[in-house]
Amino acid sequence: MARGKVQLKRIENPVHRQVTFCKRRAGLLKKAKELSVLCDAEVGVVIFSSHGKLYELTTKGTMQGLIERYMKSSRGAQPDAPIETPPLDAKEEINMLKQEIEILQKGLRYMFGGGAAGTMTLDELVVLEKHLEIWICNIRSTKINFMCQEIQLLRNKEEMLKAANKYLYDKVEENTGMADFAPITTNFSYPLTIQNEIFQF
Amino acid sequence: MARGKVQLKRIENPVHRQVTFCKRRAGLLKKAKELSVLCDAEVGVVIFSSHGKLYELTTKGTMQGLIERYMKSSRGAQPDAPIETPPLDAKEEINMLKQEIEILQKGLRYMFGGGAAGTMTLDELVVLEKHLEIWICNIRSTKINFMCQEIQLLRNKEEMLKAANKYLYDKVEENTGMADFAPITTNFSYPLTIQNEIFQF
DNA sequence: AACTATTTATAAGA
DNA sequence: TTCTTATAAATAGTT
Repeated sequence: MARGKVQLKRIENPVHRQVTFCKRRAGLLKKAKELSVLCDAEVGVVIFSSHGKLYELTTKGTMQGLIERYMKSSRGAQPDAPIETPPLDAKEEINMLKQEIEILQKGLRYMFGGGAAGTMTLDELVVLEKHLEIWICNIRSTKINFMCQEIQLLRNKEEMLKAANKYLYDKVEENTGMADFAPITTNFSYPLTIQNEIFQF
Repeated sequence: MARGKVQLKRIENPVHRQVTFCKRRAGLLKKAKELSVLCDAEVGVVIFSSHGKLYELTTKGTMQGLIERYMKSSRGAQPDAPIETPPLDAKEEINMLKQEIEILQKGLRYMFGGGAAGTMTLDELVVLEKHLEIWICNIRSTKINFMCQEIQLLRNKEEMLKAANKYLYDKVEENTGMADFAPITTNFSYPLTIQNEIFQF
């Protein structure tokens, strides 16, 4: 809004983006406070930076309270939030689930009993094993998602560090004419630990 | 911000206040959108007017999703309320077991929720996965025992049948002098189905 | 972090 | 409500 009109699209330069984020975040929160005071409104703002850091503001009470008020208010206004509506269409499915739960419960006893008691039949064990395999698959999939997020975070950090490095390098070169070191431009490998974690899947 | 500096306090004239509320509300939401686009942030704004009317904005996904993300993100920051203090010596072990059970319970919810809710942390998932792997190992071990018993049983039967066969053969030969068939003496393969079960381990 | 040149938001008036 | 306009605020680019 000054010294040049701004295009309404993601700022690509990460340093630039970070600076703008700080300024505009402060601006937004200030505006929210002003609106609340001037117009006697209750305002809540939640901001997650691109790196996942949380910034928040509530002008009256706590965020928790605001969320509760929001839930009540929006539930009435909106047609219907599909929160917990178990469709009692198929009794069969319910029975199947109950059976599955029974097997899992048996399995829990089995596990915490150290597999000592031979309370489960072979068929039950086969079913339980299938369940657990699916379960592990799901867990690994979720783990992969976590890892991907972590990797994205690290890559963003790398990008920022490179940009900062380049900036500093240019600064030094321009001020001293000396260039007895080079800015980092090559991609580097990610830490072995993370790679290993990935390869465990 | 124009034609007169504004005092940061509640506007008493209700008409004036309402007009300002409309304008500034629009301004705040616009700013929130801009921040999100320019800086690649996730922003949510909730506004309750003084009359209780709700206005909201989320720049990515739904408010519901944002609230969930907020809960997760802020839960880590908030201190947890200490619940119980049983003065026992083996307290640690009990707590560890409780923690394990909690993770398994969470895991059960996770499984039957189709892994939909991201209610588990990475650490918890890792612990749960370990548990399940051990569990599966135990199940497979028990399955192997079942199989071994089955195999032993079949081998015993085979032996008995062979012996019976031999007995009958001798009987026939001795009584009739006829020997137009021979007793079975070679080992035969076990049914493919059982072998497959074994090779699944 | 500060500094401005500009853009943007908006208070008051119509 | 909406438009206009003078002016206050916010902020992009720079130091």
